[in-house]
Formats: sequence, structure tokens, C-alpha cells
Amino acid sequence: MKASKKKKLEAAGWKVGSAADFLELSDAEEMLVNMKVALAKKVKAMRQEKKITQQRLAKLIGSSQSRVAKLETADRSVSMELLIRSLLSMGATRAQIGSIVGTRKTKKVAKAKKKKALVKG
Amino acid sequence: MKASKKKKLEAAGWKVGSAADFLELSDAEEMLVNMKVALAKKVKAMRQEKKITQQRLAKLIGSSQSRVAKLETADRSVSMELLIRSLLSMGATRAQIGSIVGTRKTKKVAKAKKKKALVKG
DNA sequence: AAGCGTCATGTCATACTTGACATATGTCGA
DNA sequence: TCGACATATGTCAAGTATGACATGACGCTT
Repeated sequence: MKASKKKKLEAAGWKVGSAADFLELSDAEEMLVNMKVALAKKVKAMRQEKKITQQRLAKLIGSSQSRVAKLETADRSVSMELLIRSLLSMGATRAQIGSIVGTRKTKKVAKAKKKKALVKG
Repeated sequence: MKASKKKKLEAAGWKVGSAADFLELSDAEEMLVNMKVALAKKVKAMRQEKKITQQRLAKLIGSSQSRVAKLETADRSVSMELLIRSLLSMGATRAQIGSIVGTRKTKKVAKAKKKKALVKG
């Protein structure tokens, strides 16, 4: 499914508002959310590593405890921008952040189920 | 650095190493800008690779030609979010994006200047 | 030169994001 | 239980990003 969409993308003649177009955007949206969740986890991990409270991190990045809480839970009201800014403020390197962004978390259980489903039908 | 941020720094008491903390935030800001520029270049590169116009890319990501132009020039009004969303919509993988985010472009000239400045001041 | 295609820049109403605050939930020790 | 501390959730005014539009700039083709 993904491959066919990609083919269409590369091909000429996109019609406005086609089904493929829609699906492609949905995929992008999902990936974006996954990235945010991964970054959010890193924020929490780094903060706990430093043994500081959300309140304290909030001061460090010029924000408030409540927003830090939202950051760490990847609330829909937080932007990529703020997530990355926070990580950088805690001393994360671009390499670290890039690694998080670029690494797709493999879900063992889901993977197994998918495999099984393929075999079965 | 933005005025609002500076104001915030001056406000709420920065007891622990004020200067260092200030620099830390400046650094984060600079890194963020560098990331955006790198992503912007990738947007342009991918679009040209696909041989499509800004107008066409705009339709693809549900935006307008003018915003795509701003995207590619890393205008201050474009967010990380939109940059990444655009790349994903063009079929970029998380790995590709992560690589861009994580790779610091080495600027020989700027580096030399910085070194010199440190020696002087 | 005039028309066309492509990209850049400025502006604006609208939609979204943010810090701040209040409040809720959870945890732990006295 | 109580109180304190840490974290989560809801709300909102103010700030920021967004798509759309107009227009400018530049190169090509005719």
C-alpha cells in the first residue's frame, strides 16, 4: 500500500484531492505523532536523569509546570518546536535528537500479530 | 534571541549561573534555527528531485505556494512542525529526517571567527 | 516587448500554541 | 488522617503560525 502510494507520488499528474493524496497525509500525520511521543519520552527521561522536578525544568526553559507535564505526555497542544527546544535546553545534542526522530520504535507484539495475520490469510 | 525570551530571563530569578543559563538558551535557539535551515534545504532538494513546482507541492501538503516559498527559505514564520510535515508528505522517511536533524553542518569560516573572538575577548 | 511560468515577499483574518493559573490526582512520611 | 510535594488536567488571554491572496522579481519563449 505504501509502495503504490509512493509510486503515484513520483509519477506525474496528481489530481487535486485524490484518495492517495489523502492517505499519504494521514500517514504523515501518524508519523508526526509518533515522533512527538518519542521526543516526549526523551524529555521525561532526561529530566528524571537530572533528578529535577517539572517545576524546575519549567524555570529552565522559561515555562510552567503544567506545560512541562503536557510536554511529557505529548499532549496535542504541544508543538514539535517546544519539544526540541526543551531537549536542547537540557543539553541534548542534535545527534541525540536526530536519533530519536529517525528511529522508529519497533513494537514486537504488533509485529508478531501482523506476521501471523499474513500467514493465516 | 527574541525579546520576550530575554524579558522572561530577566524576570523570574535566575539564581544559578545566570550567564551560563542565558548562553545555554541562546545556543538552543541557534541550534533550532540551524535545524530549520537544514530541513528547509531538504524540502527544496526533494521537491526539485521530484521535479514539481512549489504550487504543486503546496497542493500536496494542503498549503499555498507562498508558504512553500517561505518554507524553503526557512522564513521565521515557519515551524519545525510544518517543515517535517512537508518532508513526510513528500515521502521522506523518519530515518532521513532524523539524519538531517542530527547532522551538524560544519561551517569552517564561522568556526574560525568564533575561536578568534574567544581569544580576543 | 509582451506574455508566461516560477519563486519570493508582504499582509491579513483565522486557527493554533503558549505560559499562567486553578484545581485534581497520586505518593509518601509523620 | 493530615500536609507536603510532584504530576496531571482544564481553561484562557496573549502571542504565534497558517493559508490565502496580491504583488514583485526573474528568466524564457515568442
